[in-house]
Amino acid sequence: MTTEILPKNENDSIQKEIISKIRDYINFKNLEPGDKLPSERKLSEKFEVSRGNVREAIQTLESYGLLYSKPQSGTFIADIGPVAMNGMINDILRLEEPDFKTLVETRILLELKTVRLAALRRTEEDLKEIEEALEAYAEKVMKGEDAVQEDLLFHLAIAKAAGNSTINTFMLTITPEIITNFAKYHVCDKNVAFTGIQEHRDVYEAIKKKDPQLAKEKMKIHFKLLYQYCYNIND
Amino acid sequence: MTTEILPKNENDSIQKEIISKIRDYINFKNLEPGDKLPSERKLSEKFEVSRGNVREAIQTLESYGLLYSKPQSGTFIADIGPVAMNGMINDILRLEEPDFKTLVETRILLELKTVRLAALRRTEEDLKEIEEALEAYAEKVMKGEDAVQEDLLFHLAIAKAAGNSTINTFMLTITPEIITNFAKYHVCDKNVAFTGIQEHRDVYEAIKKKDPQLAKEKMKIHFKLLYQYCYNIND
DNA sequence: CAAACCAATTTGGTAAACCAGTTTTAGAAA
DNA sequence: TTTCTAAAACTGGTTTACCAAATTGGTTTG
Repeated sequence: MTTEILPKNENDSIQKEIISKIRDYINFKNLEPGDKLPSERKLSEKFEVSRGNVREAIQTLESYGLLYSKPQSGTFIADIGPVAMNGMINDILRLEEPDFKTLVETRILLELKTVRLAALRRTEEDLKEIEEALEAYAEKVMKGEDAVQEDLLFHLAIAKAAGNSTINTFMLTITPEIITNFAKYHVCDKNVAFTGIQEHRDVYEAIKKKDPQLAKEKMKIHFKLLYQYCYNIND
Repeated sequence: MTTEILPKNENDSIQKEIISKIRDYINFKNLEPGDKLPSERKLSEKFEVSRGNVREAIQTLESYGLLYSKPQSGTFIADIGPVAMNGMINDILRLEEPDFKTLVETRILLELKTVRLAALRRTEEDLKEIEEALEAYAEKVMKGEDAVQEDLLFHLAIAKAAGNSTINTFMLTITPEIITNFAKYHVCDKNVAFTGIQEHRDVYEAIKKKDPQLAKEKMKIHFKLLYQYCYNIND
């Protein structure tokens, strides 16, 4: 068992090990789309791991669309040729844990998009929900209380109004990590919050006016502080 | 049991049911960060579902950073206040299955970003891998064979060179869905591939020259066909 | 009276057993 | 030899039983 890079936990490590062994097996046997993989039981004894571990690895590859399982039948190679199969598995194996800088970089990218789309596509109901989130945020700040949660919900409301379920999913994925790191690095100080109210209002007004360009500009201003953490953003 | 929107499968449905019940429980008991949730066994009998289903729901909420489990101890509320907890769970529950249009819209957004970052940050090794992917693609096309896989790997190589692990993860997430839908809607015809070679070369040259603006322009041209599926892209 | 210790219970995690379809196979009939 | 059928073996999915760590409450001890 090769221990190349120390992973965050043991479980993640052995799953990657299994995935790479599955890749090797697919290559060795020249499995093509539609071909059947050995049963979970056989793989587990061949790799000398528990069946649960094998199932976990298969489900991961299934989530990337590389395999598919038919109940009471078997696990099969998806409709992806060997070249792409190898390339994608290798990419999956070398995926790094997202760090704070790339999280922020990605969040800014996504939000500058969602705010434009929200300005273009928002319904009256969307607008109302954004306004409610804005007021809840402002109220909290005026009381001098911490308003990180309300801040977050304002941005999520905009993402929802953008009407892009894929981006929405991504926003939800990175949000908790962002919060954790914000707290760790003390990005959001109390004094920032007051200026934040007006910035939020500006964004809201631009969405209300259905002006995508203005909305994007105002969001950029709102993200000015974050830019410090994130070089090479000048779109 | 309320059946609001028909889900894609039964399993997904009951998991959402359980998640909403967990949300209700957290609200009813006013659980705050650090508070302990009842054990999986108690929740399973309270909700009248199997313990496996409860575990699945908890793991989903764990993946969004809303709960965390300590072995042989219990499951706890993460460091997120009740307002954000409710907002995020509600967002999670109403997440729609990504459709083709939002997938393409998101892919274009991500790739226009990665190609810029790749032009700025690429190492010599990155460049070499991109070139290899390009040549493999061109070779396949010249032989008149299907080159969807090689096309995909070229784009993934660029994403890798962008050096943003978060975006990279997202690219890997949507790629299989894109492929599936491409095949379904016959987006990539054979005749497109020949013009694709030069377009790929242009993108590659721009990355080689470390010209982010040019790289983005060339990628835009390459995505011209995709634009048809995706209105409101004019960034 | 407080602190330290110990056993019993509770916990999330995991491996084993079980289930309901599917696939293969062996055998009998034509 | 071929074809059809029934049963046995196999499969992924699910439930159940078990495990070891950690918490808890009571007891003992300094």
